[in-house]
Amino acid sequence: MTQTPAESRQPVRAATIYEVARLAGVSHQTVSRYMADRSKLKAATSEKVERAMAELKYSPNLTARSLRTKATYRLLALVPGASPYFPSRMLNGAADAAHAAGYQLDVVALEGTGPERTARLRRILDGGPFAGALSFVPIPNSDLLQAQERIPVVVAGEYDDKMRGQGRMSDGSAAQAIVAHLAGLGHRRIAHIAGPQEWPAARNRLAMYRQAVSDAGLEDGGVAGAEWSSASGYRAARTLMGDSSITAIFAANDQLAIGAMRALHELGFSVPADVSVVGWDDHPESAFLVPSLTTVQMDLEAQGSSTMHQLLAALTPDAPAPPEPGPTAMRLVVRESSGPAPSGLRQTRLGS
Amino acid sequence: MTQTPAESRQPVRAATIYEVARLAGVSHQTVSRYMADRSKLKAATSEKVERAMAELKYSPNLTARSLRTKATYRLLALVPGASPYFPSRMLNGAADAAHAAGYQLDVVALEGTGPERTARLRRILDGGPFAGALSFVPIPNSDLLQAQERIPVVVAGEYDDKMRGQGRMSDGSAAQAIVAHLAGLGHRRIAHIAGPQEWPAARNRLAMYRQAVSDAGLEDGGVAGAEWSSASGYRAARTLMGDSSITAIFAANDQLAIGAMRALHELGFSVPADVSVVGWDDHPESAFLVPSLTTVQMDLEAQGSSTMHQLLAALTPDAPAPPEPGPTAMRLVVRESSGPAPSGLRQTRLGS
DNA sequence: CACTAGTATGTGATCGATAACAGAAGGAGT
DNA sequence: ACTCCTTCTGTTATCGATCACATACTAGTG
Repeated sequence: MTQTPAESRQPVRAATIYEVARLAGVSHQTVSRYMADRSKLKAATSEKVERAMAELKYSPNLTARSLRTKATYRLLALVPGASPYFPSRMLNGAADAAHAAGYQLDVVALEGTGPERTARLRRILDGGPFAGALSFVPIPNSDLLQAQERIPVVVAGEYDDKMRGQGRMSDGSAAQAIVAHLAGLGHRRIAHIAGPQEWPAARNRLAMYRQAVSDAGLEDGGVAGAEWSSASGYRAARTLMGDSSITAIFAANDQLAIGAMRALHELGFSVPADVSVVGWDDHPESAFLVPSLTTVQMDLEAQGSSTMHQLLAALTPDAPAPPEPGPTAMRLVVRESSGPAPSGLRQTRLGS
Repeated sequence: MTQTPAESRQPVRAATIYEVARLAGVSHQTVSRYMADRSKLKAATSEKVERAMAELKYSPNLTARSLRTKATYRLLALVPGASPYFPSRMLNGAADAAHAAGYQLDVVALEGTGPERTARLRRILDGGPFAGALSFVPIPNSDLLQAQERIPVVVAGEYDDKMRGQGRMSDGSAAQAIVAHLAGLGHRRIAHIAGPQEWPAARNRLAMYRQAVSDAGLEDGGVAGAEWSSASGYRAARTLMGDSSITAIFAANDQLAIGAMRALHELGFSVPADVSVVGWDDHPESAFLVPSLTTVQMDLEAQGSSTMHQLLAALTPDAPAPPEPGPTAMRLVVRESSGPAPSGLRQTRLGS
C-alpha cells in the first residue's frame, strides 16, 4: 500500500465548532457566538477564533444548524414543465440571488392538470421543509401552498402586496413603445396575440396593449391566443387575419410571433410588406430569423434575481433594505419584421 | 379572541418518532427500524407502528436523519449559464428522476471563464454537502470536483466508465439518417457546422458526421463553428459557403441552423432550392420557421432522466438494477429546409 | 470598599433521527 | 429441564450546531 501523507487525508472529515474551540482555547459556545454576531465578543477572543477557523478551514454544518434552529436554507423554485424552453436565464438570476443570500434553490417542474398538479406539489412539499417558494408559473390557488405549509410564496410577475408589481411599469412602457412604433409606421389597425391569461406577464401585456392602442387613437383589430407556443401563435394569426384590414400584429412573446409569421406566410401575406409583426422577449434566435424579428429586449437575469429578492425580503422580516428592483432594463429592438403600413392598396383590394 | 379548534392548529409542529412510539406503545428505535426495514419487525408490531404513523401524519425529519447518518439527499445540477435557452426539458427529466429517488436537486448555473468558474464551483460546493453532482456543461478539469469532495460526478453525454456513452449509438444513427437523407436527395458535397468541442454531444455529432459522409462515399465540404449560438452558425455558414459547390449543411443544433439559414439568405442562396439545411434538437419553433427546419427530434426528458439514473446508480453501490438507458428515442423529422440538390446548374455556373 | 448592573464566557440540555450495544422472548437440540 | 442460538425490542450515546441558564469578569456608583 502506498503511504499517503496524513495531511492529504485530512479534508475527509470537516472540523466542528468543538475542534475550533479547543484550538482557540475557548468554549464551543463562543465559537457559535462568533458566527452569530462577532461584535459581541472581545476583540482578542474574536481574533483567536478567527485564526482557529482559518487554520482548520472550518465551515459550519448547515444540517446541524437546521436541526437546532428549525430554520431551513432551502427554497423552492417552480418552473413550467410545459414550456419547453423556459428562460433559464431568469432561473439563473434567481438562483444566483438565492445562493448569495446563503440559500439553496431546488427546482421543480410543475406541470399537468389541476388535481394531478396539486398532488405533485403536495408530494414535493412533503419531501422536505422549504423556507419559501418562488413560482415562475401561475399557481392555480396559491392558497394551497399558503395553507399547506406556512411559508412565503412569491409568484413571479404577480403584483406584490403593495400593488407595485415589478413588471407593471416596464411592461407598460414597452407596450407603449411598440404601439407608438407601429403608429409611426402608419399602421392604424393592429391586433394582439396574447399569452395564457393565468400568467401575470400575459395579462399585463394585453392590458397595456389595449390601453396604448386606445391612448394612441388606433383601432383594436382583435385579440387571440391561448398558450405561449408557436402553434398557438400560428392559430391565432389565422383567426385574426380573417379581418383583412389588420396591418400589424403584436405578439406577447417571440414564439407566438414566429407562429404568426408562419401563418402569414401560408396565407400569402409577406412580412413586413403586408403585415408587420412584433414579438416580446428577444429570443437569441430572433435576430437571425428571415425576416428578423422586432421585439422587446429584457434583462431576464435581473428579473429572476429581483423576484428572488422579493422572496428573500419576505423571509427576513428585519428587512435588509430592498435591493432596489431597478428600472428593469427593457427596450424595443426594431428589426425587419416591422415596416411601413401598406399604402392603402391592400385594404382597398380586399376591404369591404 | 376567536376560539380556534385545537385540531386546526395541530399541523404547525410535525410529529417525531418519539410521539409515534408512545402512541404505538413501542420504543422510538422500533419506529426507526420500521422505516429502515419493516420486515425485521413482528407483523403485529409493524402494524401498530403503521397505525400510529398514519394517525399522527408522521413524516421523518430529513435534517435530523442527515445529521446522524451524514448522508445527504441533495444533488447538484450544473447547467450552462451562457446558453440562454438551455433545454429545461432535460433538466426536468433529471429533476423528476432525482425526486423519485428521494433526492433534492439544486440547480446552479456554471458560467464565466476558467478561474472564475472554478472559484464559483468551489463556493457552491462549500455551501452545502452534496451527495453527487450532475453536469450538463462540460467541466474543464473534472478532477477539481473529484478532488474537492469525494462525490460522484456525472457529466451528461460523456461516456461512462464502460465506454458506452448513452448518446453514442443514437447520435450515430441519427447522423447517418441525416447523411442518407441528403444523399438520397442527390447531394454530393455537404458541410458541417459543429458545436463547441468541449461538449460531448458536439464531438459525437462531428465524429458521426465524418464517418457517415465517408461511409456514404460523399465529399466533406468542411467543418466550421465554435459555439452553440445562432451567431456562430451565421459566421460558420458564411465561411463554409466560400466553397460554392456545397449544396447541403448539417448543423449540430437548431440554433446553428437558424444562423446558417440567415447567412444563406443574405448571401442570396435560397433554402432549400440552392442549399439544404438540417438542424438537430427540434426546437419547438423549428416547425414554424420559413422554411420549416429539417431536424432531429429527441426525447430530452428521457435523456435528462437517464443521466440522473446514471448518477443515482453511482450513489447506491447496491445497484438497484440499471434503469435501462433505453434506445433513446431520436428520429429525423424532414421538413422544408431540405430538398433535392440543385440540378447541377449552380455548380457549373459558379464552379471553377 | 462593598454593591450592582452589564458584558463576556462557559456548562449542560436539546433538536430528531440512527448507531451500538444490551436484554428479553421464543424455539431447537441434547 | 437446561443451554444456546436466533429473532425481536429497548436503552443510551451520538451527530454538530444553538438555546437557556449560570458564572466570571469589568466598570460604575455611593
